[in-house]
Amino acid sequence: MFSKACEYGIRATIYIASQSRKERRVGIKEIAAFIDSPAPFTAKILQQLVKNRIIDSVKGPNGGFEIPKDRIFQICITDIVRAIDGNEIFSSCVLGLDNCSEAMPCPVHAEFRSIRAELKSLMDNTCVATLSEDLVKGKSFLKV
Amino acid sequence: MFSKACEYGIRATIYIASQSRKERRVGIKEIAAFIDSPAPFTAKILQQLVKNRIIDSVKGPNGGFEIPKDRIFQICITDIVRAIDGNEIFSSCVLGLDNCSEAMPCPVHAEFRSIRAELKSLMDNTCVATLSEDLVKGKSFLKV
DNA sequence: AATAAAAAGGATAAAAAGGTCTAAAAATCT
DNA sequence: AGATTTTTAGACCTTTTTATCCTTTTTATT
Ligand code: FES
Ligand code: FES
Repeated sequence: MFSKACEYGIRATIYIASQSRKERRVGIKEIAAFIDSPAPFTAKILQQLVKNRIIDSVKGPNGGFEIPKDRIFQICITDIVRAIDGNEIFSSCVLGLDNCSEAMPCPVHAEFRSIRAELKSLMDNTCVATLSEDLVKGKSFLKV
Repeated sequence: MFSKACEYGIRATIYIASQSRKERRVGIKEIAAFIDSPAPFTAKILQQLVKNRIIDSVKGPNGGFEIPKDRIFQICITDIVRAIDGNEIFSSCVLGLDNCSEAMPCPVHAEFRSIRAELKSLMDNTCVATLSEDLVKGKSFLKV
């Protein structure tokens, strides 16, 4: 469904959010350890998220990654996925045709139409605040 | 969502089904041309489908690929996906955790639970007969 | 029996995804 | 100012996916 990079990106963002709620900035090593991902690769992905204004970074001692509190409520899964995997999952044909359209639909187009819309709406409406809340409460996990 | 191999596999199966309805056996070159896929790669994928008893193959002159008529109504998308991509899409964690379970759910587990069930049921209930019907009627397409 | 047509099998190549490493840049602290 | 900590940037490596090619096997036809 998502690329590995995107999976790590979502997990990292949720962890950063959970710590930003407590006014804690976190470094790449801590993030990678907590979400159980390869640190250098994860660093690359976080750079993309910084460029896309999903998360903020601060260099130097006591630096790290953080998300301003208000933005935690604004960032949805869609934003993260778009920043890393692009728009493909939402717009491209399930069977790999060059264009997905009502005019030249593939055989499964109609069948997948509503489920894709639901997926989109789910991802649009699920914000990082909600996701990090369960994590803080110990009701959800980011590794194993 | 699916691998390229799986996309080609589904498209090829639908085309073979559309021709088997007319008692026509089709060769790899014809299939690849019709679904606009690389022929040698598609041939490899069809071998997997033969091994998994999704389609039948006949060697020698006038040979090719076909699907017994009754089986056209039994094969669902799930069968093809399982044969090529395996069970991952149905059972593995959306965020890439080692196990997807209710006991140790990732932060998006609950959100994705119902949509994944819907996806599964959709794929279970969509048979190749239905998909090839639209194609025969010119209502759906397998390339461009 | 010989020939030709078609899939099956195996070896190889190219491209993309996934992952590592090191040096540079920026910021803080002493 | 210098040392230290941390992100950033880019080059590099490895594995997996995608794709090609050539040989072998099977089967129908002549
Ligand atoms: S054309 Fe295939 S999903 Fe729309
Ligand atoms: S644990 Fe992540 S989807 Fe179930």
